[in-house]
Amino acid sequence: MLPAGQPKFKRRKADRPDEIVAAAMDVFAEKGFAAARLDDIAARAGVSKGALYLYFATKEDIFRAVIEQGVAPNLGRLQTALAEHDAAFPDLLRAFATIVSSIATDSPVGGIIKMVIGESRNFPELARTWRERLVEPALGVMSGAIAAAQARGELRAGDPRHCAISLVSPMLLGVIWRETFVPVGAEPLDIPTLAQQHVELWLRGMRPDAGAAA
Amino acid sequence: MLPAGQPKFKRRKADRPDEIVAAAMDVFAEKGFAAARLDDIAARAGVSKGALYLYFATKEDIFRAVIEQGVAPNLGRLQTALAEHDAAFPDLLRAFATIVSSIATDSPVGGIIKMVIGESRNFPELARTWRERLVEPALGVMSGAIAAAQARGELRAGDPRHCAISLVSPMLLGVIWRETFVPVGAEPLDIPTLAQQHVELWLRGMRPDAGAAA
DNA sequence: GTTTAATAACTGACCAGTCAGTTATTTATG
DNA sequence: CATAAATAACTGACTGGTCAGTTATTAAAC
Repeated sequence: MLPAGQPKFKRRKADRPDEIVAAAMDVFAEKGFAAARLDDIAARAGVSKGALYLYFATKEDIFRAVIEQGVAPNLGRLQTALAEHDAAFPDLLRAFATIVSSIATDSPVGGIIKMVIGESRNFPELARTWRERLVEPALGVMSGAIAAAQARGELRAGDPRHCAISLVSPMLLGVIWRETFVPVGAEPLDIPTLAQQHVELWLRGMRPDAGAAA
Repeated sequence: MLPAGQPKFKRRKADRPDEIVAAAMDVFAEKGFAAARLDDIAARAGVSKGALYLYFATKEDIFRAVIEQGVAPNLGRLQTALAEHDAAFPDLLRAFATIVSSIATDSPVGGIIKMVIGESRNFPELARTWRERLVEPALGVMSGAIAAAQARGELRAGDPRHCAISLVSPMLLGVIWRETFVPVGAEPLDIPTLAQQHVELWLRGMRPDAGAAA
């Protein structure tokens, strides 16, 4: 009856928040916001439910923290990727596709995207945050680069924003596919291959006519 | 106090189910499954909560009916669209894009897609149904048509499934954009224009090399 | 007057959030 | 070094509200 050796908990104030957010990420990604129980999150974080409230005021706050934490690292990687700006446009794009597919493949963005989409009406601020901090910057950088390449005559005309969407949408769809249909028996998409094939298609489709003047 | 003329309700057994599903579609699309209250659905359908249970056994059944009803009409329209198969491939594709964007623009698929994505883990059968009855048939028809065109030498080589995804993903993303970011202040995407521009890009990107033999 | 669509008051399960108490850890004291 | 007093991280049983689903009752329809 008496706990022989091990103590029944450790005091680890510094590590708890991150551990809780990580556990919450898993549970939220699996169940969605409403169906996720705080008891589950606590259990997965190796902590009691009460302890959650030592670090977060409400369930919504935990959710916010999860979504927030999903923004920063990806934004960082994208910016880093696009900082190496000196490559020729096609090669830049190929590198970009590689990075996006690696993010898509081995980070939990998938689950987060799902939640941002699914809970956008219930948590408008989250959709706003995600758009302002991740989607718009990324789209902005990309359409900027596209517009510049168009100005240099490397790409043909066309609304740069639409072009950027044409470019990234298959990768995003691949992530959504993995989250939605693969758990239900669908063949996984080979996102890196898909991305590569699509980038080449896009580059050919955006190549200016041979005879056109710059 | 006494209801002078009008009766307090009408008995309309035949019409109720559709009205309930329509009301539920709105509420589910706005709130998601868990956050949607049956009282709200009932109120919007002009009926008491108890009446829902005359036609559906559980909340999940209502949800299933909503998602089911989202499948059929779209499947129908797509099949009809692709039945007119005699046009040349590029024109067929342009017509297809027009139809897809009109579906995207003025049908409630957006809300349904959101729910299928968001609740796929909690309702695996729904994701399965959607995939089996809508996504796979559509993808199948499209990649079949693409493969045929490739065999005829009208399109260059490349995994037909990936090609099909490259083709439709911007439209899908447009719908998701509208559902997720527009309610939060984002500029709406012009889906028809996006679709048109993308189809042309895709056709150019898939055009075989001029010198290549058939 | 019989049938049954429809209502509205009700029940019970579930779960976010609370808090009184417990235990690990730190700090003061001999 | 002990060891006792103080602190704060942590626990888990409890509660209050919400809401899916039930049921006793009413009233429309024929």
